[in-house]
Amino acid sequence: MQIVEMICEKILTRTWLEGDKIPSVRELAVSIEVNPNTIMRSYAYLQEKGIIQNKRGIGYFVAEHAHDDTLDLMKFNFIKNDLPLFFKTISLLNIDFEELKERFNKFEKGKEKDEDKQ
Amino acid sequence: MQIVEMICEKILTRTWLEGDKIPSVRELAVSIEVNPNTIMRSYAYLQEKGIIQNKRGIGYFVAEHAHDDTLDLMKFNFIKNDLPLFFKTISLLNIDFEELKERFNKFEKGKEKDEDKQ
DNA sequence: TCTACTGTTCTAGTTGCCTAATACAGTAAA
DNA sequence: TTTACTGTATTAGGCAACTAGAACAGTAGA
Repeated sequence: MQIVEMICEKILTRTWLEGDKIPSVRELAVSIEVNPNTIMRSYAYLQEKGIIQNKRGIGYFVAEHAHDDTLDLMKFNFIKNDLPLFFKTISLLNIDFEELKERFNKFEKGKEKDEDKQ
Repeated sequence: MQIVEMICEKILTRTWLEGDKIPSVRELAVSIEVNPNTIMRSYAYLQEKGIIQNKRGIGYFVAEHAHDDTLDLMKFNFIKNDLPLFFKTISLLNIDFEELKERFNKFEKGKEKDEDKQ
């Protein structure tokens, strides 16, 4: 699932565009130092979700509408699973929504600096 | 770690007060259907963090200042680990902070209803 | 056709974490 | 002292997910 999220991120940030060939099972396996079988399972999952497509003997490719589909899928899971847990936690820790907003602004500022460096 | 969080939650919500005896290793093991050894590891971790104390042959007890210490510990971990990931995700999914606030308000309203039922 | 890529499948072995079962030890009350 | 709780420790085993290594199959280009 960590691998799946890594791939989704590439698609959402438009690092990988629709129609692009993505790394081969073996290639990605080497670069992130896991077993090809593990990559296969991740790719199979994403193919099932219609986010990537496979041409046997050639490789895997980012599907049409992958960006929007990924966004829908991730947003759905986020709202269903992560958000309730998150709200429960900030409620439990008595964290103010204003404090949250401040920290988020700081976070976004940090990102701008990263972009400036590149 | 799920067990640890469950216990922290009991302390934060003042379900278990400082000085209270908490369920014995075996008792809790039976009630949540895990092995006593698993509970032991959780209790050992919390003892190491100074949140619970142990009296051999008698049981485990909620330590003095456990509420504040738990709050500090959880808040520290939350800000260090969960929050950056959370911000990254809402940024990636392009979720507006206003939308977040609305969903949080809805969440809080849902809690009020739960409290009314009790 | 041959070569070098791709995906796909299979078996065997490793690892981490949990379970199961048992034993030993400290404490308190009958 | 006995009983019935506590915590603590050890050993063996199960299970899920991964690794390791190999084999087979489709595709494209030299």
